[in-house]
Amino acid sequence: MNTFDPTIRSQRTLVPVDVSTVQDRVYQSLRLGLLKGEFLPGEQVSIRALAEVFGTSPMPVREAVARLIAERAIEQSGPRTLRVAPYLASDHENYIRVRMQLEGYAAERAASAPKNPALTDALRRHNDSIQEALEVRDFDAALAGNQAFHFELYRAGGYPQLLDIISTLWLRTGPIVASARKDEGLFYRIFNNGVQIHSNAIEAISQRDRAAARHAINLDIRSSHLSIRRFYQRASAESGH
Amino acid sequence: MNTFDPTIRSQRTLVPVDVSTVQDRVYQSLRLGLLKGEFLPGEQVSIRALAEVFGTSPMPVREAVARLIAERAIEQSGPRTLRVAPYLASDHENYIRVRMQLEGYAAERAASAPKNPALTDALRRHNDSIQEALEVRDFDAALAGNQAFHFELYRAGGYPQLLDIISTLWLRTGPIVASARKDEGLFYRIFNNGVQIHSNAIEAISQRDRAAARHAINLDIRSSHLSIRRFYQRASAESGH
DNA sequence: CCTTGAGATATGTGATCACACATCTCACAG
DNA sequence: CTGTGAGATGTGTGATCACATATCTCAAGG
Repeated sequence: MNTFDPTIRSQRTLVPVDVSTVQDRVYQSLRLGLLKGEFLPGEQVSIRALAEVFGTSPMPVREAVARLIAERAIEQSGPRTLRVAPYLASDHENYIRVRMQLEGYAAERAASAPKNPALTDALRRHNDSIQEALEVRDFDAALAGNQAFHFELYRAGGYPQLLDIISTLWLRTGPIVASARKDEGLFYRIFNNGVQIHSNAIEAISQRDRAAARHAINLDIRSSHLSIRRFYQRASAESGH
Repeated sequence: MNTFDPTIRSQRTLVPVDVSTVQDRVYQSLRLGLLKGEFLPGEQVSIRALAEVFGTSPMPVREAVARLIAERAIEQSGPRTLRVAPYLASDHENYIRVRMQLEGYAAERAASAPKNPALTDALRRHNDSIQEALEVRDFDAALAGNQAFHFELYRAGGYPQLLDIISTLWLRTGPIVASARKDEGLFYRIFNNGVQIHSNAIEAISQRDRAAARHAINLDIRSSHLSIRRFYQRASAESGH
């Protein structure tokens, strides 16, 4: 019997093999870790240590880190030292301004597209998941839900290139937002407030109101930014005495 | 005599040594080459070949290329092949839209800043250099002058983070714009038109007219984009028969 | 108890080697 | 003249080693 007989090919369960490289998988893993807040702003990272965690040689990690350096998610803080981008008040404020421009624009685009019930349903689902996560104090899930909501929205309105740029901005501000988990009350208020604002955004999109959509997203970004800035001001004041 | 006597320190001519790494210099060199149009869109690149040109081992080039891949200036077109990002009509159109958002915003910011004669002088100087370069058909110089004009403007209005993002967008569209040199007539018209628009932008900034500044920059971006799109349409039509 | 300095440790950087594999070259058979 | 296939060449990828040096440890001296 010829096992390669094409007439029985439908019986096969062969699936495309994974051709991705090790460095790609390391890169994606680090990226996700940064977005999930598994790294603190300013935290020092070591190529060899990461390689051990991933069970690879340092080589693929070096390449992945080189990419993250280009995206300003990791920076060289000294001659031979790497760290996650730290929180710097003025820098972060600037990133927030750029995010408002780009994400507001993406929201506008999503709102001006033809009505899409599947989109608004998905957005509502993501928003509900944030709410539910907050109630059981599952902050990881709340963070993930928030990210899913925003990216669903931007994917709808934006072209891939816009989404791509926004995602690198999230990569830079991700560890900073995630670090607010250290103050559970603050974190709860930020995202509880966000849920309300997201509802407004969904409403604006379902009504194809571009200005309202942009306004809602910008409010979401700015208000969480202000809370986080206060958080860091208080943190630095406490460590100052 | 104590050579470290601080009272004679002013006699020293010591200067900070260059602590940059090889991979940094390779990265900057490749970046500049891409912006100057020394690579064609879609052109295949080889790590080993570049290493030979730079006179280094392949190692630093690998890291530099990894960064450029993260910036989408270089892409992996196959299992073991790298190339400069090629021209794709729809992708390029999307980048142009994002550029209009960001660079228009930066122009607005520059126009709303306090009057700055040094800035308008510098802009005028850059614009004149484009004009002069066009007259002697020095297209490299025209390209450099155009880049200097835009970046001077964005540096004035934008914060470093905004400039940074814009520069990565130029990195992606750079080889495409530069490739228009192959049609000298087209290239001349694009930049001659640009000089006029730049004058309008300078006027808008000196009058602190935000809307006019944004409009001028957006017109500059869009009109050169349309010309380049026609150029590629014609090129693909010619190669098609 | 505090300061200092030498040794140990850990770091990124660069070079070199091994490997799997895609592509190209070119002689040979049809 | 055309198509084919084997060998040669070149590719990115990953691992390993060597090196200079920043940082940390901890004991000796003040």
